[in-house]
Amino acid sequence: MQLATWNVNSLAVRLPQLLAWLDANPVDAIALQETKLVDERFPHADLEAAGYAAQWFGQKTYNGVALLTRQPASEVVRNIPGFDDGQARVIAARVGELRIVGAYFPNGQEPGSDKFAYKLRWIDALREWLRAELAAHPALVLMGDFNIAPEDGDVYDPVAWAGQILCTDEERAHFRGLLGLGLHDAFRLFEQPPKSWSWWDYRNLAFRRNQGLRIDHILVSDAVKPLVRACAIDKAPRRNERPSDHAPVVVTLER
DNA sequence: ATGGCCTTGGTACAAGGA
Repeated sequence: MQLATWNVNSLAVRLPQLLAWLDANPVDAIALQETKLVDERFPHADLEAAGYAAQWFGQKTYNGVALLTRQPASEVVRNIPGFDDGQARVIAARVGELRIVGAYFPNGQEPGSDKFAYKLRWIDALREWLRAELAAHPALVLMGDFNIAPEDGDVYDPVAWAGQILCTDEERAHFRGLLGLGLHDAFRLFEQPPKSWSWWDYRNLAFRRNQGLRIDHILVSDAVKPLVRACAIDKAPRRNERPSDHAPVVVTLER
C-alpha cells in the first residue's frame, strides 16, 4: 500500500500533471494541498475516471485540500473541529483501517507576524485534535505540506535560513510537539540521499541548483510505524514544464 | 547575462507563497 502527499500549487493548472503522475504511480491514496479551487470547480469527475474517489475542501484563490483514494473514504472531517478557521487546510477520512489526515499548514510569512501567531495557534489546535483522533483511531497517518523544515539537515543552507520562516525554533518545537503524540517522520525511518528536499523556490534556479527545503512530510503513528517499508521524495514532477514548486512524498506500507 | 518565480483575480498589479 502506498500513500502520497503533494502540494500541487493550483489543481486547475496541475491537473494534467497529477493525472499523469497517478498513472505512473497508482498510489492507494494521495493528499493534495493548495488546490486553490472553490468546491464547485473541483475536478472530481476527471479523478473518478482515473480510478480515485475524491474528498475535497476548498476556497477561492488560496489554500484548499483534497484526499483521493482508491477505495471509498468515510468519516470525512474538514478542518480542525472546534477551531474557528476561515481557511481550508485540513481534510481527514477513514480509508480501510487507516485514519488519513491531509493538512496544509499555514506558511507564517514572517516570524513575529500575525500570520506566524496564527500558524503556531493552528498547529496547537491540530495537535490537540490529533491527540483525540489517535485515541479513537490508533492507525493514523498525518501527511501534507507542514511548512516546517524540522532540522538543519532539511535545509540547503541552514546558516542563511537560521531563524527564518519555516526554520524557527518555535516552528520546530511545534513539529516536535506533533511527534510527541506518538508520530514518526516516515522519511527519517530510512537512510536517505543527502540533500533531500521536497520544495524548491521558483526563483534563482533553485531546483537546478538543488537549493531546497524538506517541508512536506508523512508522519505515521506508533501503530503504523511497524508497517512502513519505504519513504521517498519523487523529484521527477519538479522537472515538468510549469511544475509545482513542491515534489510528492510517497510512503510504502506493508499490506 | 552573476540575476533570474508563479498563481489568482481581473485586466494593472497587489497579495501570497516559502
